[in-house]
Amino acid sequence: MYRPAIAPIEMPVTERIARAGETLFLEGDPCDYVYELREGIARGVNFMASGERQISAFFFSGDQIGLPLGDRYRYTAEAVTELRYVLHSRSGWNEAFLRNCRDGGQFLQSIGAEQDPIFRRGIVIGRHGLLVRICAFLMVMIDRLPSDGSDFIFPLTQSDIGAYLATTPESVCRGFRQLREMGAIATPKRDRLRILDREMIESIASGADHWGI
Amino acid sequence: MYRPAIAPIEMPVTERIARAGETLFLEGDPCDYVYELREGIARGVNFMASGERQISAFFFSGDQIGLPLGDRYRYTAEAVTELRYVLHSRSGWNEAFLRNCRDGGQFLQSIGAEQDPIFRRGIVIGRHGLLVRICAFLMVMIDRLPSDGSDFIFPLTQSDIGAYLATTPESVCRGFRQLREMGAIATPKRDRLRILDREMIESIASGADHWGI
DNA sequence: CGGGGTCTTGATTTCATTCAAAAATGGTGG
DNA sequence: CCACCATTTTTGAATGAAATCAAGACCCCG
Repeated sequence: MYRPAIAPIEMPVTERIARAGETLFLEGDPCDYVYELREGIARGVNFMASGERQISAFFFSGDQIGLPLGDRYRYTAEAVTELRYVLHSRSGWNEAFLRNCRDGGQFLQSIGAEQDPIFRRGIVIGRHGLLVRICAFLMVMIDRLPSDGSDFIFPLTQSDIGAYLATTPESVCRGFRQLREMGAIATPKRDRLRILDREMIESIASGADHWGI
Repeated sequence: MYRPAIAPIEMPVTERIARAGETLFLEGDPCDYVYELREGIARGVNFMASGERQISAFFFSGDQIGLPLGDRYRYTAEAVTELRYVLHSRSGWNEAFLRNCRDGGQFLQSIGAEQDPIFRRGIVIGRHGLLVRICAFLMVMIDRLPSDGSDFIFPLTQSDIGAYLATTPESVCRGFRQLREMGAIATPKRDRLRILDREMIESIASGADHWGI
């Protein structure tokens, strides 16, 4: 489990805002800037030649995305919710990274923090069975989602969840319904998620055939 | 597209050998060593609690795997074929990395080289349709596979391919048969692969409905 | 109070999985 | 070189799960 941005980068920066749906950067563009998310949720999107759309990761407050591991961005980044973020120029980020390297031993963690959700999504969609995938997805999300008292703030459309899970919105809907009927979750509002039985979700995600006991 | 190990790390090292099937390191173990592959193919494996097995990436000669982006390995690494490799201690690797950072601007590429195949696998298995996934897989592999004149050396079992593609060995077999019947590939021996019609494979991988034209 | 997008639901179809068994392959030792 | 073994590949038939197609309900926005 990776924690976001263990080593915050100190620079003179101005905070920016992106509206829901806005694009931060495009897959294939040169990595000129690193985006440090301060508030909100972003998605990494990849478009196939056929028009299929995949979401390769969701990113949260504290994450740094668009790190120059290659010279081009590997995904398009879009705001899911309104987003507060700051830009770091590639050269500025490199310098800060180097400074940071010399000081602590933790200097690679911020890279792991971007790569980890991508890795985990690969594992999630490699699982067999719709419910398993949905529950594995929930387990990945709920320790990053902001919470509103008893509920998580869950502003993802079922289309986005489908694009993340490599399934259809209809199937996502049916999966959520089943979890609701099993008493595992509740969705009091469209953008709220309440976890009623975390153990059941974990158990399903772990692939157990019989839930309970 | 990432090239492996743009910045080879110079250190006093002794080359080691792993036999096919041997384990290099285990998921969850502390990242004490970086493994630099000199020859052969390795696989990154993840086991689910239920016993499912996923292959999250294949790695090739020139790749550095097990980089300390976190403090634990995220996958188990196993030799697919006999493997020549060298070990770098974490601290030694860190030092070399830092030295390397100061010199060139390319210093993050070796990290990208490990992350990229993982990322690409996520995209591949997010595609819809067996043939599409198989062809996307082939496109990812064939620019890393060693070649033997006209054929690629392709020592992967269909079980491994299935574990990579999140499908079954039987389905992999049927997919390959179909590609053979379409004249896209040939498999003269168990561990050889000949690409007869690369464009057809690309076209299928791109998601085109009608192949040809 | 519309109206567009999202969510929900049902009926049907399609595709991959499963199960089972035979054939092929590669390796081993006699 | 050949017989034998273990493993992998191949194939078929039946099953099952999710996609698709098509409508209707709901929600939030202006």
